[in-house]
Amino acid sequence: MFPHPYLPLVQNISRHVLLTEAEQQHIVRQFRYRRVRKRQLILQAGDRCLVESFVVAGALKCSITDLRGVEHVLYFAVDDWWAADHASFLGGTPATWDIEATEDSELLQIDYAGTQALYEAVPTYERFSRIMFQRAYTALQERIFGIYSLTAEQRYTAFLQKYPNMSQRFAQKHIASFLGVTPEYLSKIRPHIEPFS
Amino acid sequence: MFPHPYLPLVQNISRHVLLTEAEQQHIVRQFRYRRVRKRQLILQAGDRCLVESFVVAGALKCSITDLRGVEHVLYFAVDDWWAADHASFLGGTPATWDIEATEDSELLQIDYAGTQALYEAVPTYERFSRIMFQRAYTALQERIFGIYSLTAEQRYTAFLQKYPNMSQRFAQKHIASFLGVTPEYLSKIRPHIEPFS
DNA sequence: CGCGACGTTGATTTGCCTCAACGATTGTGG
DNA sequence: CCACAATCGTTGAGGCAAATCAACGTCGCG
Repeated sequence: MFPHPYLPLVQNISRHVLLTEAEQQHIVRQFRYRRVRKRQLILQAGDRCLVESFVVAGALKCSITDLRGVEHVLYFAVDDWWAADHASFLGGTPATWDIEATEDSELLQIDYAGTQALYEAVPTYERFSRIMFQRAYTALQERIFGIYSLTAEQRYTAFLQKYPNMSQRFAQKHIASFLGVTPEYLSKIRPHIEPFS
Repeated sequence: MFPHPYLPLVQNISRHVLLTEAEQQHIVRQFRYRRVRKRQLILQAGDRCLVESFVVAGALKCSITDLRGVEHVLYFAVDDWWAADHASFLGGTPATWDIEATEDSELLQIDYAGTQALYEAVPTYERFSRIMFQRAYTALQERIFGIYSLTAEQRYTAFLQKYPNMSQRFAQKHIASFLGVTPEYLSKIRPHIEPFS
């Protein structure tokens, strides 16, 4: 088996496709290990997004800042998730996202050439990639439906149920932003949902 | 080359990957041609979504109806687009979407076994699929950002710019739903944007 | 310790919704 | 081919969810 930090990566992929020993070796070789500190910017809007990051441990926050200077959190990536501004990563255009570590984190990163090499050499990895994007896509459709059909209070409740531990790991204002409400308003509806705690 | 209706499909795929003659044959063979009439339901919530549809000509509307009976349009699929409730198609679960033809349409449909067979036999088709889902995923991230950072008026303006001909092909109330506002409110902001026409 | 970011609370405003009424258009059965 | 019903888009009055602005206590951190 693989030593940390590669084991979680191989396990993550193996949950969706079956890999031979040789394929596992091939995949692992394309990833570079990197530690980052809390508050460190993995990606800054304007730069090119050069890597996809797999989160071995820790927590990242992906967000866009709009023209008025308001930050909008697109998603959180904790252990076992992936993060990248794919529009920039794939198109070579300047990134519009910031990606910031909100905890000290361990990442495994793959660059564009690495992904292309893997897609050629290990078709199973391309299958894995397809499956991941299909799932991510359907999850976003779900999320848009939630935005359109639920109140802020209902979205917050659903968020707590779906990600029970996230509310402890991320700042309230970032959760508010993810849900599409202001921090002030989230603060006001929170007592209705968790009378204690 | 291929006769109608297969030519548009092959051209659509060829915009993203390079196919040999044999691969094209293989792909085309998995699709079944189907005509549908205006108002016909391609997919009804509760049924299983058994096919992915490529729109050769015509127009489809994909939507979910929430618990209060309000319809939310997820997207429109016109010529050269794809449509399916992928959560149901992939997971075998009951569909939550309706897909309805809003014009007489011509479709090419592929079932689940067909996609799996193609992924095995034509890796290039799986690559195409990966690329499509990557693009669809990034487009949805864009859309969520728009919902969070723009007013209804700005979203409508952006919609008109991005899809100039859609406003003629779909009912106002469905465009309103897609944008996440009520038909009444869209009607009120419309004059601000198109003083004439 | 003192600064700055965070969460909270209150007063006020506003973008958008709800409900209702009305022509105009579409579609349908006789 | 016409009359009737149904649906659509529009307009107005009123209401509500959530934003904005501002003030204040608390906490983490240099």
